[in-house]
Parts: sequence; structure tokens; C-alpha cells
Amino acid sequence: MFSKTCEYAIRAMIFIAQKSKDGNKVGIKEIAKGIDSPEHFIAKILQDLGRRSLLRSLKGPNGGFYLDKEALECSLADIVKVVDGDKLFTGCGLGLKQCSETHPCPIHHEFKSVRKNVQTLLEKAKLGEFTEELEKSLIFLKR
Amino acid sequence: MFSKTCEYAIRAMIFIAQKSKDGNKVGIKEIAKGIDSPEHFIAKILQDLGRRSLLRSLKGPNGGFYLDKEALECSLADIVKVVDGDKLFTGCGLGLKQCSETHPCPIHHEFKSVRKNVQTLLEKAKLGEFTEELEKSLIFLKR
DNA sequence: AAAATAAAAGACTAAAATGTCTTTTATTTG
DNA sequence: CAAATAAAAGACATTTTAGTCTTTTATTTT
Repeated sequence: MFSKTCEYAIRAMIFIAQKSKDGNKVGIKEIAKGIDSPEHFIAKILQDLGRRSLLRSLKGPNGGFYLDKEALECSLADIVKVVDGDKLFTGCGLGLKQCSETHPCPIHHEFKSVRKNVQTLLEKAKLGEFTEELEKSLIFLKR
Repeated sequence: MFSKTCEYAIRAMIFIAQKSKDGNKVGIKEIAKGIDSPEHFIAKILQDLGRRSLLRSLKGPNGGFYLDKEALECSLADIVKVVDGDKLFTGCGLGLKQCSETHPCPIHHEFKSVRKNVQTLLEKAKLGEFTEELEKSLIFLKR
């Protein structure tokens, strides 16, 4: 469904949302451990998300990654769009370039609703809303 | 959602279902043109599907690929499983290896229903059922 | 100001997916 | 049986995705 890059990105962003709740910052090593991802790989991904203003970071001692108020309202759909593009939300299931209402692939109509479901679910899910469940260990970001 | 290989496979199988309706066979060149795919690439894919008994073929003059009665009842889900495996139907959306009811990722519950939707839709879709719509140009396998 | 810290950047490697080309094998037709 | 036909098989090439390592830059603390 998502690229590995995107899976890591979503997990990292939720992790950072939790850890940076009270104005704290979290380092790349802790993030990599917290979501069980290759350290340098997730570092590059986060750098990219930073460039696109989905999160903030500071260098130097006591530096790290964090999310501001606004970023906590960022949805998983926003991350998917930035990392994987919107192919999942708008592309044809069978790879036709011009698949549409007037030129549909065999599963166009059925797939439209599936895609819509996915998009809606991802748009509803905001980064900030998982913190509590994470702390209670009701949900997990690794294993 | 699906790999390119899988997209081609589904389109080719639907194409063959149509063309081999009345006991005819269809050659690899016609298939490649009919679904707008690289000829040698789709050839390899179909060889693989043949080995796994999802379709039949005959060499020599007047040879080609075809589906028997049984194969026309094959669902798109069957093809997806053979080509891409069942990761789409059972895997975690965020890439956790042990994501489950008791160890869920943040979107486990919502994703479960989406996956179920996709699976159901693909299981309902049988190769033989698209022939008529294809002939009426109500659906398309390329462009 | 110097040392320590931590992210940013960039070069590089590895693996998987995608695509191409050539040779071989099986079947049919003349 | 010989020639033609068409799939099977396998080697190879390219592109994309995933992952690693080293150097540079910015910030803070002493």
C-alpha cells in the first residue's frame, strides 16, 4: 500500500508527536529505536519532511526533532501525499493512465470507493491524537 | 496498491478471457498490444501464471494463450495472491511485523476494514464477467 | 573561543522491480 | 521430414527503492 519510506515516515511522525508533546525535542537515535528503523534512513526521510515544513528541528546539544501546535494537526494523508504522492488517492488500480468515469478500467467504480475510504481514514487521523494510546501501550509503533 | 507486474497480469488475464471465449487462442503480441504492455515482460508474467495453472497455452502455429471453463471463474484476488502475495490482504499498513488485535499499529482497526473491502471486491470479480462490457467498449484495458 | 553535540548534506552501495534480448523447445502445416 | 510458427527459458540491462557511511554545518555548553 505505502512505500517503506512512507511507513517509516508515518511511524516516526507519530513517535515525534508523542515525545515532543511538552515542548521537548527528540533525537534521531531515539526515533530510530522507537520505531525500529534504520537510523540513517529515517534521518534522510525526516530531513525531507523538514524541508517541506511538516516538522521542525534544531541542531546542537539538546537539539532534535519536534512538532509545533500546527504540525500536530497534520494528518497521515498529508504525509502520504508528500512521501508517496497522490497516486494512491487518484490513480487507477490497474495502472491505466487515463482511467476515468468515461474511460474506466474494469474495476474503476468499485475501486473509487475503496480509495475514498483510505483517503478519508488517513485524513481523519491527526498526528496528535495517538499520544495517549501510545502511553497506555494500547497501540505500538514497532515489532 | 499493486505491483506493475500484477497490473499487467490482471489486464492480460481479462483480455485473454475475452479473446479465448469461444475456444480460440490469443498470441503474446496481440495481448501486449491489447493491454499496452511490454511484449517480453508480459510474456514472462504469463509463463509464470501458466506454471501456476491460472491459464493454459499451446506452442506452434495457431498456438497461444487461453482459459478453460474453470479458469474463467478465477477471481482477480487469485491473481493478486499469486503475483503479489497476500501482503495486501493481511499485512500491516504501517509495516509492523506483528501487528494484530492484541498488538495493533495506530491505524490497525480502520485499515482492517479497508483491506477487507479490497479483498471482497477482488474475490467477487471473476475473469469471465468482463467480456460483454469490453466488447461494448464500456470498459477498457489500456490508455 | 573551544569542545561537544546533533542535524544536514551528499556520496555511495545493495537489493528489488521493471524491462529487453537471444536462444531453445514444442507443435503444426506443407 | 522440413520449414514455419509461437511459447518457454534464461541471460542481461535499466531504473527505482532501500539502506549505509562520511563529511559538513549549526548550536550550545563550558
